[in-house]
Amino acid sequence: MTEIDEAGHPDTASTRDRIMEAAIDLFTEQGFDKTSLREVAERVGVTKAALYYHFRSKEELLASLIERVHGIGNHGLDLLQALHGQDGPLDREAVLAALVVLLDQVLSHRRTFALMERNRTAIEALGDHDPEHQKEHQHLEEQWVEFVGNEHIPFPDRVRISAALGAVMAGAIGTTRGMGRETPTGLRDELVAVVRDILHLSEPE
Amino acid sequence: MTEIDEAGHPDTASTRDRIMEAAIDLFTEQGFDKTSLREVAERVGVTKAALYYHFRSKEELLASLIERVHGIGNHGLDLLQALHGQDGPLDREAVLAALVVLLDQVLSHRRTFALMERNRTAIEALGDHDPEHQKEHQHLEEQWVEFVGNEHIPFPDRVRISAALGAVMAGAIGTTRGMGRETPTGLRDELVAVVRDILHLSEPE
DNA sequence: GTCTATAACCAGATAGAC
DNA sequence: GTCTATCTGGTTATAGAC
Repeated sequence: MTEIDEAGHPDTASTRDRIMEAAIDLFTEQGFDKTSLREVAERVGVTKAALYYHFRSKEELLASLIERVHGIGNHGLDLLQALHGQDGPLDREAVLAALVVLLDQVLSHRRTFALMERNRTAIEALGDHDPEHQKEHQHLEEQWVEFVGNEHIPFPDRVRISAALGAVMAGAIGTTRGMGRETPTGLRDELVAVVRDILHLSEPE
Repeated sequence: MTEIDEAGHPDTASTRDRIMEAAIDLFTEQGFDKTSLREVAERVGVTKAALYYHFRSKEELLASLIERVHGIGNHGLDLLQALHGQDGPLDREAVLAALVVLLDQVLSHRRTFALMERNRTAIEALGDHDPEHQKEHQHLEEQWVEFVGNEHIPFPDRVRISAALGAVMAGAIGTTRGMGRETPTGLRDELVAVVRDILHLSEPE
């Protein structure tokens, strides 16, 4: 049972992991820009210089934190993109499936998604010196904007899919703040039901 | 017809308004922390020092931007708080009403809410030297956390209200990016219907 | 009201000893 | 791997002329 989002016991964890652990907390609470590397180092119990042995820059530290989800976490939106190719009425079941994939990602990487939600501008700015991130993020963003503005898709559908996306994120992250690492029982099912309601899909028998 | 969210024609607007106009765009696009006052001044066509004639600090500039919604924009959540006082099953109609109030606020102050959404940590940090903001924000935050974790309220209700809140925000802000100032026809009604669906409230006859 | 000039500071980042 | 010491640069903010 490998922990993906965090290291094991703080005592036995490597310095690199402990740095990432301190960073994700501070970045999420105070924001990336308002957190200095000195603060991170202090919490870990090392000096700033030590951080630079493990990470080339502050931005690389941030990148390492979201990397754990990157590529995987986008699969949900990738699917949406596929749907968007077909002009006309949406395949609601496919949209539901895509959102459930995303939901599961969010639930199993809650801390990372919370970090992302509260540091969007910082994460977008990562691309400035990291061309890979640049491409991937920009591409996704363009697809989404294009979808939202696509006149060929009925407006209510676009609104409802945006709303469903927001519902999933807020429902998964908002209701688990300050809770432990385990997903509350029933949360996933309830949110799937919510998405069903939004998309006007009735329960499977 | 007084514009609340923005000044009139850029040519006739006062310098103060033009500064706020430039700031809200830059802060939203790049983030508050990644935007220097030099950039803002440059876009307006004045020098940094001029900004300090109109605003005491960078933080005060940010505060002035969200002030236009402050107090008003929270009424939706204030109502939620009222509901939370009563332990037990929710008054769904009241929740709907509260969310509609919030929705209307978001729709008529879209740019401001977009700014807030993308600069939450910066806005929270405003309280560090502004005790009024501190109190108001912290109070609201506590109420919300308390509500979300309130064991006396059925878990599904809490999940659905969080989801509805996210749906409103994402639906109102996400679907209007890059659009003009006017709210797209039908957006409000559709989102109200979405909230109804989430809360399992049928249409009024 | 807006400018030029400058103060004061603190961040991110590097060099090199251990 | 981690430290001490330092560099470099940009940022907020102020003083005072116009």
